[in-house]
Amino acid sequence: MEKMTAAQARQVEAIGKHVRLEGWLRTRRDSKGGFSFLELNDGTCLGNVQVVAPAALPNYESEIKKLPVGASVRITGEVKQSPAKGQPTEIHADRVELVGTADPEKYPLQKKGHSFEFLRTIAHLRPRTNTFGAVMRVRNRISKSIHDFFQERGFLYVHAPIITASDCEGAGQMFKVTTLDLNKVPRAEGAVDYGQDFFHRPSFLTVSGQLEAEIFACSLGLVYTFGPTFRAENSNTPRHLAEFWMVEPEMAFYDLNDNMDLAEAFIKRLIKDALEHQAEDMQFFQERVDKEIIARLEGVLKHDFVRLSYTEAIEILLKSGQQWQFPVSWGTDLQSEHERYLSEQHFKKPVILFDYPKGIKSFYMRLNEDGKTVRAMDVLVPGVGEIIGGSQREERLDVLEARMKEMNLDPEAYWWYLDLRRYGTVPHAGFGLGLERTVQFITGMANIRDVIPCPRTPGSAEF
RNA sequence: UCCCCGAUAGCUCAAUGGUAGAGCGAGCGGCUGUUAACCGCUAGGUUCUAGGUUCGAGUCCUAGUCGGGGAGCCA
Repeated sequence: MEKMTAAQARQVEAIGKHVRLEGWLRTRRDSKGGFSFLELNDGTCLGNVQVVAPAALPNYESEIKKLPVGASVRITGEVKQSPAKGQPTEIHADRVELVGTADPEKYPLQKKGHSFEFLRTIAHLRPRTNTFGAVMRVRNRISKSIHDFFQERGFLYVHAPIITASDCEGAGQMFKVTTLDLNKVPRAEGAVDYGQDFFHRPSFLTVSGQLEAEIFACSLGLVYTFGPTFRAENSNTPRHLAEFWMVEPEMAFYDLNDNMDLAEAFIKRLIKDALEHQAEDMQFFQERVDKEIIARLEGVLKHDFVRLSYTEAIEILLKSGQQWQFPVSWGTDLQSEHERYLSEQHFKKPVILFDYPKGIKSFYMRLNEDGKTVRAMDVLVPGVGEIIGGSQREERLDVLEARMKEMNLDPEAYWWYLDLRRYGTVPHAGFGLGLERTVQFITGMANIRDVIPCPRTPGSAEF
């Protein structure tokens, strides 16, 4: 006898085999015809396996007829073609074993649909629902495609550190890492004496692996990082998490155009793989979550992304005739309403904005000849907004140092980063893609807290 | 952090300042190669918390907690 997954048992190729299946009961329907229908799910696919349990089984009256939703069971039986609509195959059980019961008076998951808000309060049980199973399978597929995409192109996977001592990477508030006793913080001359802390200096959870990725791009060529990222910002939106996963490719001898080409090919690959390999899950999102998701994604695959300079974008926004809550003017950052207008209304597809005013971007972005703009790029997608932020990096030592002074950064603190420009500097570029925002974009899930196993948001870290 | 909205049965929601209800779920019974099955019956409530107004508060007021949406920050 062969152990089989639900995904395998639902294929017609399995017909005729005697198999063992293990999983959780989604529902039970008893028939007076002398059997019960059990629907088994083991997470390997969206659909359930229908099990026909005949009344002749020795534990039929004592156990099978009482099996509650949520119970874990082990089934053995023969896979047969199903005579009824709804499933290609079914298991005719010769043995049904209750592994662990679930008190129906207390088990929170019901056969009916639940709100995502409620499911968030039982995040330990929500992967047992159709939606979260599908989210997790698509998330897994996207993760695999990320590696496939880069590995096929010869990129090295670099493991950037989680703990960092760079306290001003320019990406917002950081979580502090310390082993000091917070009840008795050592002090020297009034200030906290970090000399006594674990690293003998202040340290933090990373907000980006970019600076470290640059080290390896400037020695090994094409690299990417893929790992957790932490932002201690008090952000309360459906698009922000305090802990999220980010992919950061970094490429030597790439300019901004190469960077944009790569970003576009990358996003398209993730979409293509999800549609192709998670078709059943994607169909589910189409039916239950977002009626237009598949058409939208197929549209993204078909067309080139719009590439628009910041300056051109400002012109479009000024000429749009729209009433803006925030005024549009050259030199200020675009507001959500502006970005949404561009990708959702004006172009109705992904837009790559580039060449932003230097005043609103980070110190490491390459200065253009005009002296006013930098080689930055943001990829905006309908529904989610910014999904990628990146740039060509400033490889000229003197320009970089001047920029740092302009922004009141201490070049000494970045001595090793500057060394990369001091010795054998090369033009290079890279970007960061938010994994969860990508999962949102591909599944149509509205809230980022519903596309990560255990969401971390201000005031919330229960699971 | 700011603005807006919300919190009533296990879940989703209703209830003019005057006896707290429905659907689904659950339990029991019926029916059926069933498909979010169907039909009947039953149980199920500190109306988020603490104050206040009122003869009387689920309903009005104040504060707080939690949740959602929008904004900012960004991925």
